[in-house]
Amino acid sequence: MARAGNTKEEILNTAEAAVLEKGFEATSIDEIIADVGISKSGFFYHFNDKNALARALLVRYIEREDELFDDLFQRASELNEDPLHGFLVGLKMLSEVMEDLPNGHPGCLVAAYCYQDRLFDREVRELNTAAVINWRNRFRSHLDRIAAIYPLKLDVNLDDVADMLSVVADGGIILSKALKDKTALPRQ
Amino acid sequence: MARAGNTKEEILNTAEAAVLEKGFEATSIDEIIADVGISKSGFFYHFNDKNALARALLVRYIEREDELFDDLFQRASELNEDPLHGFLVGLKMLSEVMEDLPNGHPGCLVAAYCYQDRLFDREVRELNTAAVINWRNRFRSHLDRIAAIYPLKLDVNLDDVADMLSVVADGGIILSKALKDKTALPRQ
DNA sequence: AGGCAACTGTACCGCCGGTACAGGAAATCA
DNA sequence: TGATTTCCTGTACCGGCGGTACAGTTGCCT
Repeated sequence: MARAGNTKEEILNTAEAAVLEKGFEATSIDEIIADVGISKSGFFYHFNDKNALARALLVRYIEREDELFDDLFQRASELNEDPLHGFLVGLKMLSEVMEDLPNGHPGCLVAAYCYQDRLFDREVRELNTAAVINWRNRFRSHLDRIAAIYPLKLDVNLDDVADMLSVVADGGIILSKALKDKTALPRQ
Repeated sequence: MARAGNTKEEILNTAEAAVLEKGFEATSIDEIIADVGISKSGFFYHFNDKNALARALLVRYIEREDELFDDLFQRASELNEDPLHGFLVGLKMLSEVMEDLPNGHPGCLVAAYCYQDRLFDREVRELNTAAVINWRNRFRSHLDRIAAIYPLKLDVNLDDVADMLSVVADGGIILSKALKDKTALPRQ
């Protein structure tokens, strides 16, 4: 081999940072390969086209986020018998993780892809939709366990409540970016 | 004149629809001029470059949104003496307006530009930041009037509460787009 | 009649995504 | 050891896009 075996990872790392900073379309392949130090042919060896890069980025991003969420809420529920308390502690930990990020949240790829929808093929868009539904189900299962103990005072759809957590997260990221104020997200 | 005097408006209308549908970068000038029925030179007569188009789109979008908000909340407060009630009615009206849109909310240009930040020059980015602060001040002034009557039970920053309304709106738009479910936004 | 605003038409440039294809260094297998 | 496979490099090329340059045209306004 001419290079170490982690070229693909390096491409993904470089590309992810660039995409979150300035958008997918604005990130050129020439620029990525210059940063990584490979040739254009080398890039197209790993990814058939730019869409394949988008897909790989999204898959990796969703996997990592799933891991983070699993880890956080599992630790939170181990420390608390009560599911409501455990869930709230998990949310608190999540907001602390976001606060610790040195430059604010790097941005949500899922949201970013929403605003550049037509650039991507069906598979990428379906992955994106599935990720949002996955968040809903995750939060929903927590809410179900809470609702089993604490009867609801209001007539609300628990799916909507679950979605609201995604909404606050994504909206908060936009707010932070627009205001260039990294404290805006955790405060929400 | 070779054309009616509203060419610039036609360009903006065509461009806005295209940008909200597939993103700014993915909207080509060739495509816009084909839709409008003008030449490339004609386009560059009105806009020095694509950034000028972005700026004009954003300015117009913010102006229209301001008008809508002014109108809604003024009508709501005229119908209600109590500022809290008036504000809530205004929010309800806003959610109804969003519900009435045939294809879901077309998307928030401000949020869209956030995710394609680096494509634009300083002036466009500053316009964007100013728009978010403007929303905050608008909501804040309502909240101040409410707080003067109803003392706060919790120790919260009213700016944060005001921002939260933007957050819910922007996050809701993303949710609707990702789920392709136009009822998601008004429900939030 | 002259001037200006609002264009058209043509030709051209460099960047970018993408294709094609030949070849080369290193690891792996027979 | 030689063959194959993996992981690339180098070169050449294509069409689309943003953008420039600039000469010419059309129609209203004075």
